[in-house]
Amino acid sequence: MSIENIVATVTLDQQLDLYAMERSVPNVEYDPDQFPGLIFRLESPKVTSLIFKSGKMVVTGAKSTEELIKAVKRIIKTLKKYGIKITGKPKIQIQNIVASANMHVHVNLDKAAFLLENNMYEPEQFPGLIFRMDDPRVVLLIFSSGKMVITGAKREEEVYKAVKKIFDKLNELDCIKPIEEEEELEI
Amino acid sequence: RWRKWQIRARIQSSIDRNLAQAMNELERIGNLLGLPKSVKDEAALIYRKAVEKGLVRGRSIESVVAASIYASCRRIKIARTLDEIAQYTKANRKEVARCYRLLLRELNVEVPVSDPKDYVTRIGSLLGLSGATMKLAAEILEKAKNAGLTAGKDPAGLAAAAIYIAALMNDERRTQKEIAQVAGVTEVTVRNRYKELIQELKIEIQNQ
DNA sequence: ATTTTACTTTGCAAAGC
DNA sequence: GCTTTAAAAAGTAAAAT
Repeated sequence: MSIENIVATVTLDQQLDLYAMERSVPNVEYDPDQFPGLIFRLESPKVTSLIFKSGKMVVTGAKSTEELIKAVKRIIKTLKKYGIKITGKPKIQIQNIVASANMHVHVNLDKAAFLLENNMYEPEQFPGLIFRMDDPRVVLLIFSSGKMVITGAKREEEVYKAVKKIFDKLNELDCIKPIEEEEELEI
Repeated sequence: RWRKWQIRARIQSSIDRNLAQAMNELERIGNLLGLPKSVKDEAALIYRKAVEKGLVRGRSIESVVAASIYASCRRIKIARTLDEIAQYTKANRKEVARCYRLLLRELNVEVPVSDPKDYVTRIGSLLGLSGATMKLAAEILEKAKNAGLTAGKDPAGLAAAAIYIAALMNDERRTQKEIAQVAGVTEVTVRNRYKELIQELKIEIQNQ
């Protein structure tokens, strides 16, 4: 199981002059007619930040909480380096965690679509079965390969719980079949 | 008391006006698609439920009508793609698809998972193929399903490939291009599904 | 005819139209 | 509702080679 993307909001309790930032900070995109936020891309950790004049920002692309915190520190350090005055410490809130996982089994999506509640399986529109779980409140995209995407979580713990729960549930409903040729891993 | 009656009457007349307009749209699109009365009636029932639950607010009547028609086709197993239905509306496929998903989530409309076999009849008759060939295509699809080859794949593409194979075997050969065209998928998709089917099901085709 | 690039689906925040 | 950002899954599509 691996976390693929974390979306977080950062609150700096101060107003920001985005026009001034566009002039002094290199490699930023700001087109208020297109979108009210200024786009700032950090190379390492590789994240993208949307900065608003209210002093709030959205940081996307981090693959772990540690990476997210490091990225926020570096973004603020970079802004300060180019003369943007920032006071106080940022409040970071994780809003969404996107993860992927592999159950290493084959899933019978037709059967799962019949037996699971709150699911949608429309292969003409998307190859995965969409399952909305109530607890933890997340959405899973389940593929016949046994791989899946988990989204909507606010804590890593919810991701682990959801993966365990869906595996047990699919197992109970007899929608899972082992993959006979567990190939690969050549040297 | 009067207030309550007035509010109810006002809401009812608003629903009636909406329904009247929707039924015209339904009739128009349904006829352009050449749908039987049963499908139009079913779609009308679904649309009525949607209006009564207030699902049409903020959405165009036309796109909800199109979504109702699609849901009805799926229930009655009349193979029609979202694109075919959306082409007669001002809304695009994406908007009709989102309305359709809304109907699935908010109404108690049971729609079975689409079966590639439902596309065989339509594609086969559009190409003027024999019943035997369509039957063979359906058998190929049944084997494919049992072999776990159909999960997540576009049923129209699977049906197109099965028909291509069945037609070859029965000496009624059609090109991948013409099959792809009536199935509403690309030649590449027909080719990919075809390769997978003959390989995994070990189908041998003698006719060149 | 293959490869690359791009779009489909899901979740979420930000400010403004 | 829309706009913008990010990322995965597997399928399909369109454009490039």
